[in-house]
Amino acid sequence: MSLSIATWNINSVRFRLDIVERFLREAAPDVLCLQETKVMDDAFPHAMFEELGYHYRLLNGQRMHHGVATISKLPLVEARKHDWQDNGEARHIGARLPNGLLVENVYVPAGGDVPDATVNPKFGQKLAFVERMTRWSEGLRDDTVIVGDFNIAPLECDVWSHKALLDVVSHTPVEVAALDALRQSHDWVDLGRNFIPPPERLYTWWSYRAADWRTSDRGRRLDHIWASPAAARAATRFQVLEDARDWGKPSDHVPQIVTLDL
DNA sequence: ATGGCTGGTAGAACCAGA
Repeated sequence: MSLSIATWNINSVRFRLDIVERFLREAAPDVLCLQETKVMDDAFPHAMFEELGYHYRLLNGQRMHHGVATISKLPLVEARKHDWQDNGEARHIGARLPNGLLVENVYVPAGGDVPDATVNPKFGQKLAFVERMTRWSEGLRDDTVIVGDFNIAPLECDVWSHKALLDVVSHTPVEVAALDALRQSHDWVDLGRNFIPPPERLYTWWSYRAADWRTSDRGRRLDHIWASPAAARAATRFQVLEDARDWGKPSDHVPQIVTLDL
């Protein structure tokens, strides 16, 4: 059985509902994990998903910011929400598919501007969030795919300039070390880098501020698809849809899709 | 030349993203 799972930081699912529909019609993943939905659960735009056959939807939204949603053609059971900052922010939803696979959808905090927790508490909160995820991940016994906007670009070839970004939140050594500890905690396999190994450039986000994102290409790989070792061995295809950065009024992130033969 | 932009919300000389 072939199963495809996509992840996309959409930066408001209501504002960009037309390009979400385009993506679902063209790529037709079985499961779509969205981050930054920016909508309360009672205002979620269900109709389009329902029309396209995505009858199973798990929401963890909040007012104004953040918010995640997992949307599926297949039933989703055992929904759970973790709040790794313990501050009420909506940054995770997980569920199990009928074949037993867990799908965890995560939106790691951005971490503010200054990479110093003593002057920027958001940076410390980001590191604490990843550390608490690591404790959770150490105890996972299930076969799992974990996807989302991790807001950390770990490798030199995950950013347009390693040297220029060493002091920029998302690529600092302390964040990269925290993400590596998380990866090791469950022997997670970084599927993006399994399919597109270093030193090849691989980005999933380009700033809105560039005059021409494609020409300047100052991207970062902030979004990730990781899998437990057994699930990773079932992965047959991995795609980053860079072209979606130009769709309509685009998100600053682009979708990724993995296909598993289970 | 990492902010030059963006959406949500209020009605901002804002907040947050990254």
